[in-house]
Amino acid sequence: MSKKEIILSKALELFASRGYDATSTRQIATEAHVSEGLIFRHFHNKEGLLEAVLLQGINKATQYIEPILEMTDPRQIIESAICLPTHVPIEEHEFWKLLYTLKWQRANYPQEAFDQLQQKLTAAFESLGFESPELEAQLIEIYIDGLATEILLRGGDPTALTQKILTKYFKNEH
Amino acid sequence: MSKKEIILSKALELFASRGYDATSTRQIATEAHVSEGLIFRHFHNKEGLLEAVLLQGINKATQYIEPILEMTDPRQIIESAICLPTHVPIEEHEFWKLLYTLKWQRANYPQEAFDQLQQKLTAAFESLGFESPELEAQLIEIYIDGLATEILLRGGDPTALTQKILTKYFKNEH
DNA sequence: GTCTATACCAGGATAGAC
DNA sequence: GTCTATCCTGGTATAGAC
Repeated sequence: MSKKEIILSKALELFASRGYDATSTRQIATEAHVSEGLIFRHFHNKEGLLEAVLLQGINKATQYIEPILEMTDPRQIIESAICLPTHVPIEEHEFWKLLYTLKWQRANYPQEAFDQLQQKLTAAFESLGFESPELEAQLIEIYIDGLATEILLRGGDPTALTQKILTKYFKNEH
Repeated sequence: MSKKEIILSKALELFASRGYDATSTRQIATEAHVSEGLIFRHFHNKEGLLEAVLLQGINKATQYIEPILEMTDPRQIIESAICLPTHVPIEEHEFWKLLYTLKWQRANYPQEAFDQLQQKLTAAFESLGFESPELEAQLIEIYIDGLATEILLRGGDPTALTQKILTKYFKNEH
């Protein structure tokens, strides 16, 4: 791992656990065993470091959503979307916590990937003949956020809740 | 309004719009037309000021939930809970934004009122004969959060979504 | 209760050597 | 690419007079 990568991973870790504002570049440098100046050489300023951290995470996140975008069976699309939160490995939890925090405190947080998922879901509900596909897709997004909150914030086991939600859509099959 | 109250209301306004960390006591003092020292006389430190701001807001929030806690008709309880977010007046939006932000970045954020609502909802679902009342109550909480997000973050009109959710529970009546 | 003045430190950021 | 040293600002907080 290059020093640049070490900085990036330590920054993610600290931003996620303490928050962006509460984390100083000093701290990051110390924990990464790197001089503070190096951070600014590589990322220009603190904001730039945050953006790099986000970009890195977003790429990982897109990999979850991409497979769904390629599916054709509407039921499989909906089910996969709902189950999305349960497939996030523990080592990525901190990153997602950071993302949800930023969602509430920064206007321009990245969410293109989710918009694509939203469209895919709308199409899926449409092809299943639902009355208001956009609203149904929006509801799925709400379920995803709710499950994510349960996992990331309360550290709870989401399987029971996930099952419950699934039965709302696939009553006779599960 | 006493100077203490002016400080409190300005602090709420600034914490909510810019965030807690990003707001300096300097700024609060200036905008409240008050010396900075006075803030620390009244609230000991910045953290104490935040707590006072929260306490004030929580009291207001409890007033929304209390009427529901006194209801007896289970259907009315569920419906009222779902409609909760639509009844928050615009001038309180900033406060709720602050609360949702803190939910993600502070461990001990106040939520007793919501826990009470949760219990009331569980009892309501139980009396209606639902299979897993706890999970159903948790789902309502997720809906509330989802609707709040729609209103506070995207500034969207939640009525269509609220109606959609209501039909999930009261299909034949609406 | 309130203000003025001030201490003091930590934050982000830069310069320059290697 | 990396480190050392340093700057400067602005942040929280206190002391003491009124």
